[in-house]
Amino acid sequence: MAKDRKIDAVILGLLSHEDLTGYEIKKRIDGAIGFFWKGSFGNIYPALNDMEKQGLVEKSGGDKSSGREKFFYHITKKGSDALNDWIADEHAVNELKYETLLKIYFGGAADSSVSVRNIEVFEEQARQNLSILNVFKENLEKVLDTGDHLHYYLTVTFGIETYEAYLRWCDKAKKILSK
Amino acid sequence: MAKDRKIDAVILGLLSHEDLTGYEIKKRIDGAIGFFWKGSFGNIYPALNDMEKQGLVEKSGGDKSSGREKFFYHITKKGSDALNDWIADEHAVNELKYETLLKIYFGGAADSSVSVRNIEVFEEQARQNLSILNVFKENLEKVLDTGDHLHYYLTVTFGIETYEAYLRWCDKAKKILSK
DNA sequence: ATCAGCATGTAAGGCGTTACATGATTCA
DNA sequence: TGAATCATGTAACGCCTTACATGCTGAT
Repeated sequence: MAKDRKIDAVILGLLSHEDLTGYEIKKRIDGAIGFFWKGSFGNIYPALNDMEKQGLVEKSGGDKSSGREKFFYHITKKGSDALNDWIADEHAVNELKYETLLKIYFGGAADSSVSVRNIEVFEEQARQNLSILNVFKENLEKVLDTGDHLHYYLTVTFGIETYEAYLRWCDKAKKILSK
Repeated sequence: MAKDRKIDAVILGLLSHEDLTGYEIKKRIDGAIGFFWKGSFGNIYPALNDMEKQGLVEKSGGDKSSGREKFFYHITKKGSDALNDWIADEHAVNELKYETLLKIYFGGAADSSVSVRNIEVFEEQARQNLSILNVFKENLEKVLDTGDHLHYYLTVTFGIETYEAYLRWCDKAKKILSK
């Protein structure tokens, strides 16, 4: 795996369950992982290429049976080992970059209605994300005992817990600013 | 301001209160802003240079009175306008990238004690950040009525609310994994 | 003497986003 | 016919991190 390119670990993690195409990997990332990690085609395809050269994944012969030719990737023993090493490594980079908080922090220069508006936009996003995560949660609760669903469930509950905290803060912050 | 370089806005925001050197700007960012934004010298100095060329800030003659020569930056009318435009722009990029959640998500492959350990490391960080923020909060509560302290206070309470949510989640998640 | 803190800046390298290029199939 | 979805990939550009280079002052 490239030193700082965490997309490698994401791909390996997804491939540890099933063979996937680059396109499908993108879809998976946009799903339940989406609220704490992002990926793009310009990111994923080069990573798959590099990792194939390193022997972490194997590329299938092209499947032309429908639509454009597609290639499935399969994780190797070496890839699986690299994935496990990464999971077991305690060091993790957790980064929060919230432009909204920056706008609030420097919002003293403007009218407080501007900050209230910024909070409202943030609140609306949190509300939407929360409702998506609640659907995930309900579906996962039905199958918690099988496969890795328990782990997926934990990340979903993390999201729910934090978005609910955001909404509580939005409420309070708006009240304080409106005084 | 450069299109996607948000450090420009941070610098402008800080300079809107007082003239600062690049070194001091770094210090300010590492302080109360640190938990939702980062900056580095390799980031800040080039930004100051660009912004001077654009007329958003002015560079003072070097002050050699103590230690190495230093340069204070002052925000211009144009810089102040750019800052206000940015604050009033509803569009904001809020990005969360948590490698810990990635490790939890893919943790099904490993023993659950590995996930528990990952959570413990995360928990310890949250606890530390929370205690720092609580100190900020106490200090800010004494001066809430003056200057922009109210806005600083709001970002601090955001941090406290979310780190408390993290800790609650850590507790629950560890219990679920230990079953 | 030496280490920490103050202070400015550059350079290399890595990573990611966005847009672009290409092309097939399905459905309205 | 045109739009949407499936599908792969490249290229340009921008931004950030890290390491490096330099040098003063004050405390131990």
